[in-house]
Amino acid sequence: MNKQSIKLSVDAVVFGYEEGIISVLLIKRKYEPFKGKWAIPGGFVLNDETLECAVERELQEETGIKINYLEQLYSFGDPERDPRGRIVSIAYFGLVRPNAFKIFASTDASEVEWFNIKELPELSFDHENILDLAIKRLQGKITYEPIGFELLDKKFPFSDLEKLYVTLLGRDIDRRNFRKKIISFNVLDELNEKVSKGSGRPANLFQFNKKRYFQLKKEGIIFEI
Amino acid sequence: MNKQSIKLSVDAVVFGYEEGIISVLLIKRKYEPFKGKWAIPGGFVLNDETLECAVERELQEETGIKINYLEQLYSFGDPERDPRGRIVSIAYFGLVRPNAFKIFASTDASEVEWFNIKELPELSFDHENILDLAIKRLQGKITYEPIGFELLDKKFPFSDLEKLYVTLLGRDIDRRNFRKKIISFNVLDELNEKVSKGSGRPANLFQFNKKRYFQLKKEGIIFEI
DNA sequence: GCAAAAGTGTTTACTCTACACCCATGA
DNA sequence: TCATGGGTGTAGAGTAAACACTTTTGC
Repeated sequence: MNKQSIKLSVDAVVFGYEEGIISVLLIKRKYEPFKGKWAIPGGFVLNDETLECAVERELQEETGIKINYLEQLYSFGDPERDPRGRIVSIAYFGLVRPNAFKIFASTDASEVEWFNIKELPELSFDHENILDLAIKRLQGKITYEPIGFELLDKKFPFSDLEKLYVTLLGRDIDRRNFRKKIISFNVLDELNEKVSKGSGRPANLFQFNKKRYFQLKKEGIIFEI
Repeated sequence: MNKQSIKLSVDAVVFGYEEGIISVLLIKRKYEPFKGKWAIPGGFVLNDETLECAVERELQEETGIKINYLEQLYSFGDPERDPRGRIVSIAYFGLVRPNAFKIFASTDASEVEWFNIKELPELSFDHENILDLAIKRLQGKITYEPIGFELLDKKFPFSDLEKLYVTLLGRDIDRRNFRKKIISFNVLDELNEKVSKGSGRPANLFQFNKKRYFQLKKEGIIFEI
């Protein structure tokens, strides 16, 4: 019917957060094109795997990371986006918890590194566009879906959550109002555990109750910062 | 490097609105698989065209329609979604104005028809999922972006806009509050033209000022119903 | 006992909601 | 003059924003 010679790849923008810094996972390309340049991890989709499997496989192969949250971001199909020919890429958007920060390089990557999203290197292909879009999505989405918790440890002090939002939204937050609002959504369980950060009063730990969130969402309750 | 045999297609969910009814454009398939069944218009992407061009070309070929608003919806890549083999489809979401309702069938389509989204026929492939997602997107998006105007005539009475929102949101709206809110966004120009709908007081016509909207959006003003 | 971070309520401004009558036209 | 849809304001409720002191711990 037609002689299509388009290839399909997936790319994954993976974000991590720690100590007031949002980082993105990049690899240094081992082969041409853009050999030695930084890029978003990704690769070709195999004939029999789902797109999500392809993303997870490529991330595993290139960086060894285990992803905590994954969603489709956007598909990039400009005919000129890849010098090797027509390669359409379906980009994904992933989040990992701080303890998943251990990474290693292999297959197509000579190095893997976390980059502060405010100090990014030059990127290969159209990956700068992809990353820009992913950052916008992250910033937008944390205001109307509780995905911020996927960037924190399972048990976290309230101040960590607050600092994450301050970092992502780029503006100050009133501690009392923020706490009131989050608590009012009724999706956090307060634990009987405390954690001390060196100095100051130890903080109570909280845990995001995903089951309760989905229950409330079904009932029409809306999460909005 | 790899022997990928994935094909890439685009599909377009096109919505139209008239008289309190949201319709979607479907084609009846002329060939196997699913010959004689209804489907969302779409087809394979050519090697050298952008994805948007592919969508517009397929819509032109199959239905003759001119689209007014187009955005990417989601990419569907389940290996089993098409009995012909591995076909990944990038779905788009389009809106047309009422006067674009004239359609004709050709190429892959034996018939083209507008279906009320509340009275849909059985669909081919995974098109029911695609359509469901598109409907959710439409319903969600009109509450935070002014895309509803793309479904109305360029000049429209306020009551048309209100009826559109009532239809899409599936709940009643207070006429005074709705008008106040929309007016307060300052993206409508009130024209010195009136239109009469047979009986009753003639309504003033309004026009969406897209340029002003983008200006205000840049300044951080948020459209939200 | 002091430095550092955690925790907590109240008042005020603003936004959203509910609600009913008059207006302009065609038949 | 009546039927039909268009156009308009205000009061009360609810939500969001501003704001400062006390508590608990480590050193």
